[in-house]
Amino acid sequence: MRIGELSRRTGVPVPTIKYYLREGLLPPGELSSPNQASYDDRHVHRLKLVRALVDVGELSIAAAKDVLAAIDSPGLPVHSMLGRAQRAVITSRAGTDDESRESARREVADLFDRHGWAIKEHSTSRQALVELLATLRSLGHDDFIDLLDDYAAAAATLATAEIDWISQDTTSDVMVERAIVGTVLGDSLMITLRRLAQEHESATRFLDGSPQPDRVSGPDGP
Amino acid sequence: MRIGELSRRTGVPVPTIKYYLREGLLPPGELSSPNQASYDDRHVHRLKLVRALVDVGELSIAAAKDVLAAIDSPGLPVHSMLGRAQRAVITSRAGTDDESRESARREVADLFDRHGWAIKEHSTSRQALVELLATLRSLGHDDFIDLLDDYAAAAATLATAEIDWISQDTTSDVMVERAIVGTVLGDSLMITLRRLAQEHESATRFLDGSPQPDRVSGPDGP
DNA sequence: GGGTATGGATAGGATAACTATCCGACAGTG
DNA sequence: CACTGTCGGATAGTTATCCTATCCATACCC
Repeated sequence: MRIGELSRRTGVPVPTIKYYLREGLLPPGELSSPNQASYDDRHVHRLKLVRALVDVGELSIAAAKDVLAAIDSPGLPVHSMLGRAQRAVITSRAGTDDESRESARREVADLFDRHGWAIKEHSTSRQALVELLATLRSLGHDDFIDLLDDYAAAAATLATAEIDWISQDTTSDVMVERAIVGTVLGDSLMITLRRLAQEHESATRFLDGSPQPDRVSGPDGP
Repeated sequence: MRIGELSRRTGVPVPTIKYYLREGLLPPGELSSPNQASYDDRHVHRLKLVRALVDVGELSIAAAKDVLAAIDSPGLPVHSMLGRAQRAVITSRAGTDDESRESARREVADLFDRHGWAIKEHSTSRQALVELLATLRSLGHDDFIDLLDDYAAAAATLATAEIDWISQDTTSDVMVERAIVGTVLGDSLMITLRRLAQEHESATRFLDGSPQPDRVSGPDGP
């Protein structure tokens, strides 16, 4: 198929496909003549994947390119794959002062001890967590940290289930794509469900027993 | 204090503070003369909050402005507050075709039944979830949906804990800020922990038993 | 063989989030 | 009270990201 049909089958405009080709998100089609290329079903799937990562997973084009590059390197072990997918998603930041960060660092270490997590000190996610706790503290919401163990326990359960899922199919290609999809879209899924659960819980808690004033709206009101 | 000290105390550059003032994220200081304003601790806190929402919570300036506006409207009930915080975070999208979306819609309805969630059909998050499942399906990863109940159960637990936390302090102002901080930073927290749990789980699963080839790296390797 | 589509290159546009510059007005120092 | 540095407010410029638009020589299709 040529670029027009690729566009029709995926809903992605032709100029955008060209852009993705330029950026290396999408491998070039097979050239039948110097200026005539043909694409196949793999391109269709890849393009859908790109849109999923970018639209649903909210990756930047550059980050998407990174993870996709991992898909293309054959035989990469799943653990490093996961890592690569993770690094693509993480946007590092640092904004708090050293004092609050120091105590946050200890809290994180304790948390990992309690849950038996062996995470390297320089892990990007670990630093992100430290920064997050320091931020909460500097805002005066240190007690949110009481919920930390609940969050961590939930995260552990999900991680186990997800890695089970990744391991279900032992084909390397499939595992790699699952690792990516699971990491990236799994984030979105978790967030969306958390929001829905909040919506339900807050409705039953704050609305059911005690009806609210007139023009009050719930999570999706005006 | 004047703008320079505000900047020093928060680490935010003066021009950026001016920008936030222009955009209405930060209320103007009190004018002592036509061109001399003074700021106080409330400005310091607000500015920290802005940076937390923008840097850690990854809200856009416009979205941050929205949630902050909610903080400023007095006496807003918590349920609507939560909703407002949520809408600021959600970036709506639509990309899948109608057929896969239709079956996704049913799956979502079933899920909500199983968990006893009463969520309105037009809820933004609900639509986001439908879109997400449809995307997974179109990528050929429908079986990821088997994990849905685990995710939902985890989300429910967390939502309960979080709304308990919000309700701990009955001062309206505090509840409102907690709803926002909990929603926005809670997202980041959950994602970060999920990643850490994955890192741990994948390390114990894929590395411990079977050492990998030489130059292989974990989630934070080169 | 003539209109339409294609591939590849290059340029242009939209938006977001700052950042820089200016200028006239203070403010603190001595 | 002069002087040096900072301030508030306005306006313009910058950078990055993610596309769109336009060209043009070729190729496909009827």
